[in-house]
Amino acid sequence: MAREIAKAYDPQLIEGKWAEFWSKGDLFRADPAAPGEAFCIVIPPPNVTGSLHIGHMLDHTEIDILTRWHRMRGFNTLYLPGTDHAGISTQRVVVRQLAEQGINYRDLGREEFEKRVWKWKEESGGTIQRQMRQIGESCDWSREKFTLSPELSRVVREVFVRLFEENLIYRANRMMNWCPVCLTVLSDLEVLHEERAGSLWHVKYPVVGSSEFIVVATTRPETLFGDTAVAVNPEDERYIGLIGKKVKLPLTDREIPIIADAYVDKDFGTGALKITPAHDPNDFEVGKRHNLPAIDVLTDDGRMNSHAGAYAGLDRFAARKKAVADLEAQGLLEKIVAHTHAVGLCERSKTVVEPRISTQWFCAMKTLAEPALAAVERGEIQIIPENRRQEFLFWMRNIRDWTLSRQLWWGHRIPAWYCAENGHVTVARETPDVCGTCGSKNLKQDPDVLDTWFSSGLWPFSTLGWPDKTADFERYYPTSVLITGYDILFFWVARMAMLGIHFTGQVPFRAVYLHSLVRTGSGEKMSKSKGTGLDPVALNEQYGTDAMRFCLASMAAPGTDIVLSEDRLLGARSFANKIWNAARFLFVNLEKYEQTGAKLEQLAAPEIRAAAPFAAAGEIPLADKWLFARLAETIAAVNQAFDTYYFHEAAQQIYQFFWGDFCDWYIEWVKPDLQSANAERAEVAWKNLFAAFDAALRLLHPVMPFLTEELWHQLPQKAGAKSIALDTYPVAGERWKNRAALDEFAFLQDVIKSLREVRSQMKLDPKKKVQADFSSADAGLRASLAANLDAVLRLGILSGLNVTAERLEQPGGAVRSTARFDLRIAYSDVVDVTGESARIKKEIEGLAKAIQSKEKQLSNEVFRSRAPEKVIKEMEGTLTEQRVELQKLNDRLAQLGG
RNA sequence: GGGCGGUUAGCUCAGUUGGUUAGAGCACCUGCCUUACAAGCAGGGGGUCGCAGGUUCGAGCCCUGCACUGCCCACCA
Repeated sequence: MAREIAKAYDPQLIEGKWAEFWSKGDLFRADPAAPGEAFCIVIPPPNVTGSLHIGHMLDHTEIDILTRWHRMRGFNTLYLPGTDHAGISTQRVVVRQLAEQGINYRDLGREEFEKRVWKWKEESGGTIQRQMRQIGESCDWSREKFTLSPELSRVVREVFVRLFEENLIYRANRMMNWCPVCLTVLSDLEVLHEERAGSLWHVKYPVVGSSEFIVVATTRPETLFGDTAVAVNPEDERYIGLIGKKVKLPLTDREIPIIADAYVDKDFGTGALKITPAHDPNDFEVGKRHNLPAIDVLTDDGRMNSHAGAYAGLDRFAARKKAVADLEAQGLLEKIVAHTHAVGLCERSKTVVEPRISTQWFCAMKTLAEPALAAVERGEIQIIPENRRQEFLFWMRNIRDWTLSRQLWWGHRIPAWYCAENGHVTVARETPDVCGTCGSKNLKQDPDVLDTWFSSGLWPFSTLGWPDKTADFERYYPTSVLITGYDILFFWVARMAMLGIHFTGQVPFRAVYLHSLVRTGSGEKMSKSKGTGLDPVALNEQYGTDAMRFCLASMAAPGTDIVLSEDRLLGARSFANKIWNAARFLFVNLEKYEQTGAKLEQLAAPEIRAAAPFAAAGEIPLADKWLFARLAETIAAVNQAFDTYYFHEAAQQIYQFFWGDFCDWYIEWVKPDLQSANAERAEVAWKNLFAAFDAALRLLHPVMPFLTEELWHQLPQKAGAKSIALDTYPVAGERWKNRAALDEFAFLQDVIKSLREVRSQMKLDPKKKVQADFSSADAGLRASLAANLDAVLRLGILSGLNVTAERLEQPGGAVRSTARFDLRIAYSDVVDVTGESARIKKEIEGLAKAIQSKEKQLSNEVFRSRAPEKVIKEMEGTLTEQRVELQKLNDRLAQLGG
């Protein structure tokens, strides 16, 4: 095997290489016949607006991390990537593109329009999938093609018809939210509310047959053309005499009645309310009670229609200005009061939505919600984190009926047909020949399509072949986990839960992990349409995908949102670079070692790595014992972290191990051994080093797939081994665990750090080796130091170390003491008595405080009786040590004359 | 108007059942281009954990109130 390890870490090069490899697609393609535990994951797809969105980068990073982790631990994982909800986005893009060419999409005709949308979907879908591979996404996308396929349409119709037959789907005339840009109704969930500063216009309506006026307050004066009454509270004494009279509607010739309705709040505005049943939900209700006509004054695209007389054709906001001006000119505008109120905005277009009356299809939700609610309450569906669970429960308990129909041209057509003669409705799985009621052959299908979330809500079982009993369905349903952002908890997660349980009798997934959203610095949700998004592809190119993934993972603490920062990305990139350079060290040094006739195969073959750690002269070197013990600790912590979706904790653990332990201590420690004249020692050092490095790569692989893949291929692997992703995850075996080695190594680190600290404080020339004395009553420590003298001398930059049990005489030099040992660097130039005294005083201060608080607690009988034994014992142990340290510090201070 | 979260070092954030002197990265200061790595190495300074009470032997963590901030939900003109 030709070893090639570039001089510098280059993410572009590595990522390009392996993205292509993974795109061949056989790494994670689930095979139901394969051994291993089934583990099924559902994720949302990238937004089909042309490129990858940062939010999806997070979705896919987390899911890809888990998938690789599962796969390496022997689970047979199946992704179900994608939902159907990209439909509206797709349509919106095409509508916009057409508009730029001056074409109204509705003029194209339905068929032509659908063709264009399909074309775009295929093009952008390809782009997205290519981008997903570039970011390390390794899943099988074949099921994503299911979106809007005839197979899915079949399932959608099946579900619709069944719900209709169960009387859960119905058609009704209601006040709806209408988006004048998207030209469709919206469900309540698709309307965002935003506080806006507006005005409350007080308009004088002349009372017919008198010179009086009744003043109404309104935020939307342009709707007065649709007024069919003025309402007052029946108990409002100001207006009691006016009830039943008529007013002349300004700007028109119409006269409308003054009615009494308890809905009117006497204390708001003027206490008189204009009633516009066609354009306000409350007015609609009032109108029904009083049999008032509803006059729609708007066109579909938000302009005034013929009911607005001279205003016809004006945009609604222009009409508002004109109405105000005209009223003012006629002396009918009493005053204008500043008023902030919530306006409803279309989630997609951000246009102010208009309440309008129309006939739509609805789904009754109570029946569907109850079992889903119960499943979450009983824990059959686990929602993480906990506060999202509460949100889910609250929403489900207060659920409202779901508006299913949309006046769009893209999506699954509603399987309902109307006969021309009587308007009978026929709902059917297949296109019917005759009306189910009157037998008419003159049928027309409902032009509307279903909310995309309707088909998305079927995803976990529709993709597995339902309603047929397929092998996939048997094996993978219910799925194991759904990972997505909490912003679609209600849109998607709740609907999947309800529909899944209703149609399969089982929960669609056992766990839902809701991750944070990536926000901008100012707290906004990152969004392409708002222009606040970061482009993950560009960031990947800039910092490297591995760095990006590591950064996202390390920031993905559950419960709080993520603000991506340049600092963190740079830190992650540095980490990638660090790993690369550690690998470079191994291979560059190996070349030297190979001159002795050694072969990589004999040092790092898989079966050799599996048998590590090795012993030299009958004993495993301390540093090696320590490293494998640390590795075992880290593996356990990382597994635990992934298991509970603590991605940030896993990232942190790996970072600490790789950089702090492996690079800073272990490699530095064993450097001389690697070229040792002692052949056995050198060989063992190499074997252990490669074994540890290999395990560390596998440990890291889920988070940084490209880098680890590249480096893994530099090591000897079994014949035919394709990818590190198909290797095993390291196991924290008993052989590696070693408490004693951890403690002993920590002691040596303590000594070395003390030496370095003293040197630094004394401002010694870094190359100047000095003599030091070590004193401890503990024979074990002295023995350990003697056994590891070479490393301590080298890393502490000493010319010699005198180890003794005697108490140190304290003439010159600098001293560092712990409870267990004293260290002195003999160096005549130490003169900074003031500085040294100050440092010691400060340390004494801190230590005294700590001792005091412990003494106080330990002398408290209540504490002794109530605190756990372990806490007391540990505290006593530390107290003893700290007292010794304090004594030593005081002695030292006295000696310095402080 | 309801609900949820945040407030910890100069900055960005960890801190998982309350338990010894609260951590990381970046930034900063000091010294080093020590042939894996200056995207680095060694050392260092820096926080009364938003404010005020309370519970507890013990609180960054639990309770109450307040302030600031963000998000979600909500048909009051």
